[in-house]
Formats: sequence, structure tokens, C-alpha cells
Amino acid sequence: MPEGHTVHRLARALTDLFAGQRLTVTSPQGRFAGGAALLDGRVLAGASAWGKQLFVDFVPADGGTRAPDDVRVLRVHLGLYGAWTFAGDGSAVVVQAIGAPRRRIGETETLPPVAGALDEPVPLPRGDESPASASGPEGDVALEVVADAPVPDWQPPAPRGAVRVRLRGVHAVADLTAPTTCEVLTPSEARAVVERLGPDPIRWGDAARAGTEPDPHDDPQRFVDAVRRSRTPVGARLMDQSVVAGVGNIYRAEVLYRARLDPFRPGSSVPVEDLRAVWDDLVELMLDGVRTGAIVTTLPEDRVPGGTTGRHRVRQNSDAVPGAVPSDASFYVYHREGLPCRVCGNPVLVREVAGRNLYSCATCQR
DNA sequence: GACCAATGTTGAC
DNA sequence: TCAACCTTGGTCC
Repeated sequence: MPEGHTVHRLARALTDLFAGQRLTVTSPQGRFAGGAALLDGRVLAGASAWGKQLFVDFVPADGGTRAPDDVRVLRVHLGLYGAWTFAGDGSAVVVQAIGAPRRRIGETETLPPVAGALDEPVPLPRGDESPASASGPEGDVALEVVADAPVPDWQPPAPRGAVRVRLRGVHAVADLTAPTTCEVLTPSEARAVVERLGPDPIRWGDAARAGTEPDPHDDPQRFVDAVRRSRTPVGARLMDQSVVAGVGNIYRAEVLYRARLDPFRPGSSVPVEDLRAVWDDLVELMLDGVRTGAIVTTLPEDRVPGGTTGRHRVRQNSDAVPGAVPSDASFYVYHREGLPCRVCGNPVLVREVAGRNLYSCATCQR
């Protein structure tokens, strides 16, 4: 059940593991046999994420170019419970996680965060206080290829469950299960998918931190305009991928809480400055999510011991990592219905909006 | 062991 | 509006 940060991590992992390698592509389950045949034997040029959409570019292995006619794009959307499971040969690929021969990326990934970076809170979006930029190495990739030679006689594990597609490279395999979407597109078809999406805070933030020119597609003004164009509640607009790409049910609830914004407020009535602040906060929170693999929105002073019952526990990817914020201390409102608001003490509310549970504090959010 | 909800989206009715 | 996707973890018995 990934939000955008997970898919961005996934794109990095696939690039790190396979870029430049000729892959064997199969569909053990059989449902993607035709697509797999279109990709089998090609070279993985790179993977990228736009919101929750994953695109993996394949080019011909022999004498091909990256001209559009030669590129085939694997498009994957994990949906509610899709996942990638990785297995490596264990000697040529160093997995930073200790003793993790099998890594699942998707929901229960075990890619480690950058050491020491876990407990740094993302400051609330107050005034023009510029949040301290995240410390630690940027673009944590978690894997380091230290040898190019394949390990002799290494055999990947048998596919587990209904594996839609398996990518096999020199040092590792990646298995995709239960995606909502898995298809082969031309580059222009892939771009058409991107054009349907709103701006992606992670892409915008990546470009800003790298000092490179952001794609105009990711301009935050598109987000501000889209929300204000409609009287639809801002809480509903945030879940619309054509308004902002990559935000899911946790980031929606949490970013509105951190902005103290009532989710039911009509989008058209939210001031531009407030929406700008929401965007800036999404950039910070989601880049933090990419870096650590976990969503943590609470400030340390709000993680009061005993502030939760332990029910509605939400798994966090880094639960086992020393220094990680416990999962039941990570959120202000998400999955905390009936529990006291961490700030005002009044019970957190849950209301269903368009089929999804929306959590908020009626006292703090107006 | 049965049952259910879920960090999501698409398409049929 | 609802089923499909067909996994995973938690709860309840």
C-alpha cells in the first residue's frame, strides 16, 4: 500500500540493481507473458517514478539506441497491495540491511534508512521559517554494486505466489506481485500517462535540492490552481492524482493536520498561501519518506508516551531499525480515531470520503 | 482458521 | 456504485 515515496525508492532500487544490464524478463504467473516477451533480452536503461506510477525503460541489447522508436517502457502501478520482492546473489551486491537476503519493496521493504537520519523531525510549516534541509547523504540508494562478475551457480529463489513479472539481472531478481497495472508502452504513451498526473512534490524537491531545472509539469502552481478551481473539499482534492501526484491517505490526513486545515473546507476558499505551505510541507515530508522509507509526521514533543493505545498499529518499514520512530507515534491523526489529539486532547475523528477514511481533529483543523 | 480492512486505481454497470 | 486486483497483518473465535 505504497504512497509516492515508496515508488520513488523502488525506482532507485531498480536502477541501482539493473541499470545497464541485459535482463531476462518472464511472467511466472503467465498473465504478462506477452509483455515479458517484448522486454526479454533488452537492457534496462533506467527506472523513474511519477507520483505512484513506475516507469522502467528498456532499450535493445545489440546496437540499439535510446531513440524513442527503440525504447519500450514497462509501466507498473502497485495499487493497494502490489509489491516487488528482491533477491540477490549475496556477494556481488551489498545490501546495507543486515542479513536481508530477501527484500520486499512495496509495503514491507527493509531497505535501511541513512544512519542517524531517522529521528529528525520534519518541522511544521510555520511562517517563512525555512526548514533545515535534511542531513545525511542524499539519494540513499541502499545498494552498492561492488563487482560485475556474476556469482557462479547462483540460482534465484522460486517465484513465491502469483508473480506477474520477474526481472533477472546479473546479481539479482525482482518479482512483481499483485499490481493494479503492468503493461508495456511506447515512450509517448508513457508520457501521456504522466500528463494526466498533477505535479509531483518529490520530483520538484529532488530538482530543487540538486539545483537543476525542475520539469514544468511539477510546478506547484498547478497544484494550487487545481485545488482552488473547485469547491470540492480540499481533503478530497489532495487524493486526486491529477491534482497532486503521489499523495495517499496518510500524507493527505497528516499534511492537513500539520497545516491545521479543515479537510472539508472547499478548495476554492483555501488561501493561496496556505496551499503553498501545504505543498512545501509535502515536499519536506515526502523527501523524508524517500530517504528513510517511513512516513513520520509528528514532532518529537508531540510523541507523548501513552498517547496511543497500541491499537490500529500501522506497520512501518523501519520498525526494526534502531532509532526509528515507533509506528504508533508517527502520525497525528491517521488511524487514531477516538484517541486524544496529540495537541488539544479532543478525540480524533474519522469520516468516510469517497470510499476512504479521512482522519482529522475538529478542534485543531479549521 | 475465518474474516476483514487497507499507504489505490480502473472499468463495468 | 461496486467489483476486481488477489496480499498482508490484525482481530476474533
